[in-house]
Parts: sequence; structure tokens; C-alpha cells
Amino acid sequence: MDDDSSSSNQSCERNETVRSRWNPKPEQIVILESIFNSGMVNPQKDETVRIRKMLEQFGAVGDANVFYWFQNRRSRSRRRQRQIQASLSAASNSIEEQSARSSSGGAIQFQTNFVPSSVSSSSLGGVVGNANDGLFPFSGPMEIDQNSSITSILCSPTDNSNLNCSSSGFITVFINGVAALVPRGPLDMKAMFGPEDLVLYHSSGVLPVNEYGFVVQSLQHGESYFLVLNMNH
Amino acid sequence: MDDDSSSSNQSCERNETVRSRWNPKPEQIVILESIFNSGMVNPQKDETVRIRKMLEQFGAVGDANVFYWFQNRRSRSRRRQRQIQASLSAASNSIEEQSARSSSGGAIQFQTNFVPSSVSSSSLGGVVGNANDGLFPFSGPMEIDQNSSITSILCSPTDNSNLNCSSSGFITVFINGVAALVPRGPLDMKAMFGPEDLVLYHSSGVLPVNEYGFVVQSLQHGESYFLVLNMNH
DNA sequence: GCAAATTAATGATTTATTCAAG
DNA sequence: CTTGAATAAATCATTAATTTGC
Repeated sequence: MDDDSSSSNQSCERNETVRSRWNPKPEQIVILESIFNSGMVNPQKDETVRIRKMLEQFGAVGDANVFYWFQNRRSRSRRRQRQIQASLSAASNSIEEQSARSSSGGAIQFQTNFVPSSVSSSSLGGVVGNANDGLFPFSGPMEIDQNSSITSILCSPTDNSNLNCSSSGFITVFINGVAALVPRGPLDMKAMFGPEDLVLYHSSGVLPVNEYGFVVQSLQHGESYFLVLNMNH
Repeated sequence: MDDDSSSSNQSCERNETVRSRWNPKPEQIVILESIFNSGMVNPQKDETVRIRKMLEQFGAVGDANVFYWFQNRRSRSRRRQRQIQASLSAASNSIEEQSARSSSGGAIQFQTNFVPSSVSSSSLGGVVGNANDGLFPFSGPMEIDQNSSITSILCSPTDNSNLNCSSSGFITVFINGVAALVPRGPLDMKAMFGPEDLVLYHSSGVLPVNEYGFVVQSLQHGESYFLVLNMNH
């Protein structure tokens, strides 16, 4: 295990007595959850580095912290899933939910583990945008097969290639008759529409949401949806 | 290649003696822009048919019209990009190299820079309502591109591994729950999000845009924004 | 209101398992 | 069969939430 974890640019070294742990800022959590929820549940090392750099905008963080976060996130996601699975023994999960992976396709796996060599830290004044909303969605367990041929592109006006940036993550749907841009992929209902308990209808029926309020399957481009308060109480 | 163009079904809208060209309805334009903007810039024939069916809800249109529309749209998009590129000729851009790689049969399209995500701070209520309703359920299954599932973020792929994105004048904000890198300072809405007429909401209200489509005041690092189509036409 | 005490979350470590190469 | 890499599972430890008594 070559540690590489350049893990820290930290602030509080000097630890004689106390070993403090990283405390992610809300914005960092948002980013991490986003990435996880988008299907990148186990970033490769280079990706981890990129993620760390992005997170650093909002506070000190090391590669190892990112690595651990994803590791824990996966683990706890699985456990929660098992629990739920156990308690209410399965219904019909229709479409998504391919937990079956086992050993058929080529599961690519190489990656270096980070072994922490140094500590990371927290601190840094940081603009906490919002003290808290209290609710952070933790996305559900969506194990996507990750042969991840992930393309990460920066949306800068100078980048361009051919398609402009917008051709990227957003799709347009019609919600209650109004065109709305939503991110492609799992959709966080509360992040999108606020804290109320809402339900999204489609001609095919009610869109299933996981226990964390995510519409697991992406909305479909160009489709119409109806957003209403959940009356099931 | 030339898909369609032969298609019988015709576009001549109202038959007024003269052979007039197709005149897309605003709703049709919204839909077409939406589709293009979501990444399907060159629909295959079957997709074109679906699109045409969808458009027909709002007025007569033929497959050929759709085909030509996309052809023109791609062309003009490229031209516009060249212009932008020329005007702000920046440095960097090893990205262009990457774009060269496509152009084989597959029409692989690119994905994103944005990552779906979750809450941050604001979250204004819902989708902005608007006078002009008239859009409803399209139930056509609209297939988007097949091979994209995962989205990632961050800096350009050519790991210029360093240069934190923000160091080069970029800040990270959350748009529709998605972490996005945007240049600090006045933001060109069209350069950033495409040609659609969009409005950016923040908890503080609608962000004012000047006559050139620039959000004059810089977005705030770490804040959340909500991007919707402007239906005021 | 406040701060000690308690509990719940979650970052960090350690251990076990799996898989593939040799 | 052995070994090393990767990672899942289990565990430890610290921090934040919260409860509680004053």
C-alpha cells in the first residue's frame, strides 16, 4: 500500500494529545453526495485527487479524507440497504436496482489505497452558507456498475469542443406545465423542490423515491411530470 | 447520414397556396432546444420520428423538418462557439484535443461537468409558474443517449493536476442542486448554459441580466441557484 | 438559557474476504 | 497454493446533536 495520500495540507498539526478528525463543510458534503449519487461510488485515485481539489474550495481536506468518505459511504449505504431489505422483505423493485454484479463482466479494479500518513484537518473560517437545514439527504444505495468511463469536463466558457456546456448534465422536463431544467440522473426532491413532502407523478405512475428522498431513476428528457403534495398521512 | 429528408410526411403546414416553410411554434422550439441542449444533438432516425411525434402536439411538422432543424442547429452552434472562442481566445485548452477523438461512427456524446446532487442552502419553492401553460404530458419515451450514466466534475480531464479550478477565476456554485464551476464575475448566460432563454433564481430573487445576457453581479461561491426556462415570450 | 451528560453520526482503523497473477 | 491488491465488514474514536437538571 503505497500511501500516497498527500493527504494533508492541514492546519492543526501539532497534535500531541488530540487527534482531530476532518469535519466536512456542508458544501463539501453536497459535492460528495452529488458525486456518489451520480454513480461514482468508488472513485479511482486520480478522481479522488480531483474531488479533493474541488472540495478544498470550501475547506481543508486531504485525499485520504475523500477516500475514507467514499469507503464509509459505500459501507453504510450497503448496510442500510440490507436492513431495509431485511425488515420489509422486498417488494418489487422494478427497473433499476441491479444489485447483481458478482463476476460476470469485467470488474475493473485497480486503485491504490490511501493509507493515511498524516492528518488532515478542518477549520478554516469558511462561509457556511446555511447553518443547516438539518436535513442532508443521504442518497441511497445505488450501486451502479462502475466501469466508469467517466468523463469529467469542466464547464468553462473556454472549453468548448463542440457542444456547449449545457449539453451536459441537465435535461428539460415539464413540471406542472412549466419547463424546468433538472439534473440528469437521480434527483433529490428536497434539494430541487424544497422541504415539503412531495410526490412526482408521471403518466406511468408515481415516481419511486428511495428512503432519502431521491428519485432514483432519472427523469426523462422532455417528459411531463406533476408535482403534488403527498397526501398519504 | 442523411437520414431523413425523404420522408413523405409533410411539413407544409396550413395549405395556403404558396409553399411556405415550416414555422415552428414556440413550444416546439422549446422542445427542440431542450433536446439539443440535453446532448442529443444528432438524433438518429427513430429518435427523429419520436421527436416529430412529440412536436406534432403543437403543430404540423415532418421528420424532415426535424432533421433540418438539428442540422442547422448544430451548424450554428459550432459557428457561435467559434466566435466565442475567437473573442476570448484563452490559453489552455488541451481539451480540444479530446474533442477530436470522436468522429467515428458512434456519435458518442459528451457528458458533463455537473454533478447531480443534493441540498445546500436555499431551495426556493418550486418551479416558477408562468402564464403560458400549455405543455403537458408527452408520453413518448424519449430516449436519451445510451451510454452515459455517470457524471463527473471538476477540472479538465487532462489532468493539469494542480491549479485548483477556483484559482483561475472559477467559483463553485450549486445550480439546480448540481455543483457547477462558473467563472467569477459577470456571467454570460448563453455561453454558459446555451441559447435558451433562461433565468437564474436565487433565494434573494431573480438575478438581473443585462441586455447582453450577462448576469452582471457575480454568483456567490457556494450558493445555490435555480435555473429555469424563461417562459415570458 | 447554560452546560454537563447522554446519544447519534460519522471519520478513521483494523480485520477479513475476494480475486487474479504467478 | 501463495501472494498482493483492492475493498467490504466490523470496529474504534471523536465530534455534533440532544437531553437533562439547574
